[in-house]
Amino acid sequence: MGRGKIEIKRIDNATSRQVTFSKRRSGLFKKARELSILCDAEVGLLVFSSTGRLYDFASSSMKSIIERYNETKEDPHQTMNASSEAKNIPPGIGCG
Amino acid sequence: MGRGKIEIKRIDNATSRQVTFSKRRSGLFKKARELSILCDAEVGLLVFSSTGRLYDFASSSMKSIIERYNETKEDPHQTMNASSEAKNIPPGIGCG
DNA sequence: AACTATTTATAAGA
DNA sequence: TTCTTATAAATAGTT
Repeated sequence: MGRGKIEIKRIDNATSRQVTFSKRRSGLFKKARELSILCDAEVGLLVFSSTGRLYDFASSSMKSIIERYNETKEDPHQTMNASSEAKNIPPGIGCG
Repeated sequence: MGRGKIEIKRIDNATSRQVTFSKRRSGLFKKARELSILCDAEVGLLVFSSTGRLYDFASSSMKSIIERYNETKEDPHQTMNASSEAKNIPPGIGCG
C-alpha cells in the first residue's frame, strides 16, 4: 500500500528499513489489538527490531499467553491446535 | 476496510465473529511475516481463538523468541526495551 | 513528522 | 467456506 508496490525482501538501506519498521510495526500492533477485541481472541505479539529492541503486545498478560502456549504444545489434546508447525484438521469443522 | 466502517468491539454474532477471525487472522500473520522479512526483525505471534485453537507464527523458532523475551525481561540492560508494559525512552533517539 | 497516490485489507454479499 | 466487489485502511515514496 503506497506509491508503489514493493517486493517482500530485506530492505537494504538502513534508514528506509528503520522508517518502514516504525510504520509497519505500528500497523501490526494495531491489528493484533483489533483482532483480540473483535473476535474475543487471546493474542500475544513479540517483536525484536534488528537493533535488538523489544516491542510487545498481549491482550491479557504475556506470561499467561506463553504458559498457555507451552501447555498446548505439551498437551495438544486439551483443545487441539492448528499451529503453523503442526498442521491438523479443525475440530468439528468440515467433519460432519 | 470493507463495505462499511466497523466499531472495534466484540462481534456478538458468533458466525460473523468466526468469519472475521478467519479473515483478519490471515491478514495479521501475513503482515507479521512481511515485517520480519522487510525489516530483518525477529517476530513471534501467538493467537488463541475464542474456541481455544492455537495459531502461531515465528520468524525463527518460537522457543528461541520466548527465551529471548524472558532474558530481556530479566535483564533489561542488555539491549534496553520498549514494551507496552514498561514504557521507556528510546536509546539514542530524541535525546540530544 | 506530514502529505497523498496507490496498494492492500477486508466488510458485506453471493 | 470460497469468490467477488465496494470501500475503508495501511503505507511507499515524497516533501
